[in-house]
Parts: sequence; structure tokens; C-alpha cells
Amino acid sequence: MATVRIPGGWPATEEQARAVQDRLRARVVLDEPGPPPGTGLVAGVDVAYDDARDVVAAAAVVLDAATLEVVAEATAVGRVSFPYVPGLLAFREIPTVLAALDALPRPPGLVVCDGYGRAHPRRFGLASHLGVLTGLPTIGVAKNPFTFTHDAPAAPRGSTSALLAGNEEVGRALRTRDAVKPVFVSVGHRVDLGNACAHTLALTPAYRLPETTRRADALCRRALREAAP
DNA sequence: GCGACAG
DNA sequence: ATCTTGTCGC
Repeated sequence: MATVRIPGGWPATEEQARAVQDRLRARVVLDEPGPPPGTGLVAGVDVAYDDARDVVAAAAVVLDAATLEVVAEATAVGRVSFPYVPGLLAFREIPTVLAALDALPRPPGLVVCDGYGRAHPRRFGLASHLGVLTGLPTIGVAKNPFTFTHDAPAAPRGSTSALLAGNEEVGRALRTRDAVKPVFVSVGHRVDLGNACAHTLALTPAYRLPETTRRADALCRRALREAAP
């Protein structure tokens, strides 16, 4: 699948990386509802690292949104392109993730990222960045609230509470299992927040994390294991 | 200046 | 993210 080429090379410093985020943020589309949950193809992407050997492996797993069955898988291996810096995660993950997505037979209707979208210091997290570069609808589902605040959602699965940056709702804490720690959902690109939560619920029939990210996590770990000599 | 901080 | 064994529970 084709990726949009953005002018400008890969940032070499944190300052340059932040400038890239500030520039690309204008391309994020927030006024589309996104695809209906339970229909079409949904992809999960994740990355595993071996910093000692400077190897990174990414996986993209495509599920049929109606049945949650795997319909396509792809992996890519590369070199670590950026250190982990809170707020700049995308620069560490995106090159290899793009390679894995490009290796898919056809593009999915939605991409679920392991991390944040709008819930980000500059409102341009990994999911937003990946959405702008691919043009695909994206959402972020994270395991931690990062620097944001929230009240605990009610105990039943499906309960939500606002994830707040001051008074701004940048995402939602969403309970995907009864009485289990919530996940943190935020919009990436071309999907609204309510729909992002609905997709997340549709992708969590049995576990706290979406099937997409669980599958992608397992696959990228295997790819890393089978890559490093 | 110090601490916190998606993966 | 990653380093790591057993263990409690459905």
C-alpha cells in the first residue's frame, strides 16, 4: 500500500523532531467519523526492540472486523532510528511500522496503534503521525495515562471517563473488562473519539487489550526473535 | 532546577 | 520496550 512522502529527511535531534510534529499536525483530519465498528478490515501494528543489537521488528496484522479472524500479516525488520524520548515515540517506531504496512496485500480501513494520538504534549502522537503519513484512519490505544489525568471509569465494561489535559478532553479511559484497569483511547486521524472507543470495544471480546494489538505484539516479538543472528 | 514521562 | 519464576485464580 502506498505511503504519502513528506518532504524533509529524518530528524537528527529532538528539536528537529518536535518541529516535524508541529508542522505535520496541521494535516490531521478530525472531522470524519471513521469506518463503522465491526465492518471492513482493521489492522494492528506493534514494534519490538533489541537495542543492544540495534534491531527493531514491526508487525502489521489485519483482522476481519466482523469475525476478528486474521486475514493478513506482514513484518519488517530495521535499525533503531531514534532513541526513546517521551513525546517522540513515533520517530522510533514509524519507519519500520510503515515498512510492515507497505508489505500488506492491501490497505486496512483502520489502524490501531499501541500508544497515543491526540493525547500527546503537542497533540500529535504516534497514531496521528502514522495516520498523516499513510492517509488511513487511525486510533491509539495505550496502557497508561501518560501525563494526563482522569477519574476512574465505573466498573462495568464499556464505562468511560475523560482523559484530560487541563480542561481539554484528549482521549478517554475505557474499561474493556469488568473491574479491570482501563485502556486509554485517543483519536489519531480521520476517526472521532466516540467511534474510536466503539472500535476498541468491538476489538476486546476477551482481553483488556484489542485483539489487533495482541496479535501484532506476538508477531513482532517472533519476527525479532527470528531476525537477530 | 527537579521529577514525570506512550513504547 | 526489556530484564525475569513462580504463583494465584477463573
